[in-house]
Amino acid sequence: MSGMASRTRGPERRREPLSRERIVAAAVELLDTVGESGLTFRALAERLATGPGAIYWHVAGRSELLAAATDAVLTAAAVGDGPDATPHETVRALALGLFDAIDDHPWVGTQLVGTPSQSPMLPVFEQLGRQVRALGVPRGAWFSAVSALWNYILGVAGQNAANARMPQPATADRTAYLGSVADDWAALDADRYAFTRAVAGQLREHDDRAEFLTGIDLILTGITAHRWPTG
Amino acid sequence: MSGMASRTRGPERRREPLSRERIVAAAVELLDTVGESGLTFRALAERLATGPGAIYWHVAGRSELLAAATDAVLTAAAVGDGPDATPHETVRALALGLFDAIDDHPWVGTQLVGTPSQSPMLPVFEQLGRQVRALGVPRGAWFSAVSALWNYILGVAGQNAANARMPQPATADRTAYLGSVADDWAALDADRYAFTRAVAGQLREHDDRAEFLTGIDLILTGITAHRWPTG
DNA sequence: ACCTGAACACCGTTCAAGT
DNA sequence: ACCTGAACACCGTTCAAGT
Repeated sequence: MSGMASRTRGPERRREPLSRERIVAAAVELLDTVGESGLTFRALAERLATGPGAIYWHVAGRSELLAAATDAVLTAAAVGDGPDATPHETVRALALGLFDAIDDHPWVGTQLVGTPSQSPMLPVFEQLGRQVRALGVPRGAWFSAVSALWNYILGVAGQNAANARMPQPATADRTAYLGSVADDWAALDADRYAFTRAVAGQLREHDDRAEFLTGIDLILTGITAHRWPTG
Repeated sequence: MSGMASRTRGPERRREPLSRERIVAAAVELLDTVGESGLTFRALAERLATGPGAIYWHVAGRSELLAAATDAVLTAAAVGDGPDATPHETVRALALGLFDAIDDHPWVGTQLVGTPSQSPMLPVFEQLGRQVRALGVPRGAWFSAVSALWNYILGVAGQNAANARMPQPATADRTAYLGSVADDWAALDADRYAFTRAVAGQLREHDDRAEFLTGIDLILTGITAHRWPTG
């Protein structure tokens, strides 16, 4: 009873011992609130009520910390594939799970495009691949087909991360921001930028998430319709 | 006469005056040789035989410098569209031009995915868009269709940049590196990673450039085959 | 107008010293 | 074993002072 009480004593100042878990959690919080450039060993140390050196006992350095934070977010966002779902539906669910995770934690996008050995992404790659296989793509084209989905997803991730890195005042009101870019487009030279001008309205009204899904559908259509070399 | 002589005295130590152009050229050289983290105002100043402060007279700061360097490379790589080319061929040429530019200057990839207001990329966007239009995509779907191509291209750019950022010793021999990753894949759990294992051989033998083009073809196939909502 | 280079306010990382 | 925090070797950027 007193044991339980001491374990749940509430928001006391008594510091819990440092641990990799606590450090990573604090890092994620910092990344979410102040962005990638705000993740500083000094800021992190302050938040954990310790010195910067202490962190190095549990984590090798800044890049390992970023990787661990990414891993934590992606693990939490892991998608289970419904048993009765079509390959198409499963790919959509998978891609949407990633999209939403990156929407909540834009720095993950930067991390994903910046990490070539995508260890935390390997399960995603596997799942995407299985759906490609289920779509009837010839074996010799499996790698190409997943790569297309893969690169598209990472491309969107990177763009989202870039948007989130922009100065806050400019992007605080997303629709206002899109509107101003659309205005810029609409003001371009009528001959040299005829297409961009014509599409300014669609930029203004587009929904990132829906657009992302349309791209997925498009690539899936391409994967099934493409005349793959028999292999 | 003495004036001319003094202007063309040859490779003397006499320093040319600083200029935005010279600074950007030196920055590109530095980025190509020592990578993005090697672009330092001190290193740049040394190369230009001046102090770090001098650079700020011509350039607002580091990020403007990176943008200017990217702009310089992309302008040099600008592709003219052949007059008799099909939309499909033009998209391929455009995408390939970008791919090769990023292959030569991987830091450009980082820069492109990191810059949302893609001013130096606007002409590329316009060209891609015109081809989409020429493919007969309904007007209401123009934006979605270019976006898919766009995000795919930027995704590949980001991946290439990430690969180039990896520690040199590991990636000096590209085929050896791919081989080792393929070995890792082949050693994965047979049940949970059946697809990834099956595709390890294709990873080992794949050609980045060809793979990239396959993805472009795939998306173009999707764009033409997709059942766009009429609009 | 343009350049110089010391100085400022930061970083990530290390390490002797503590407990 | 784990933590502390000063110190080191860097950064980008500023700015008084020079020419």
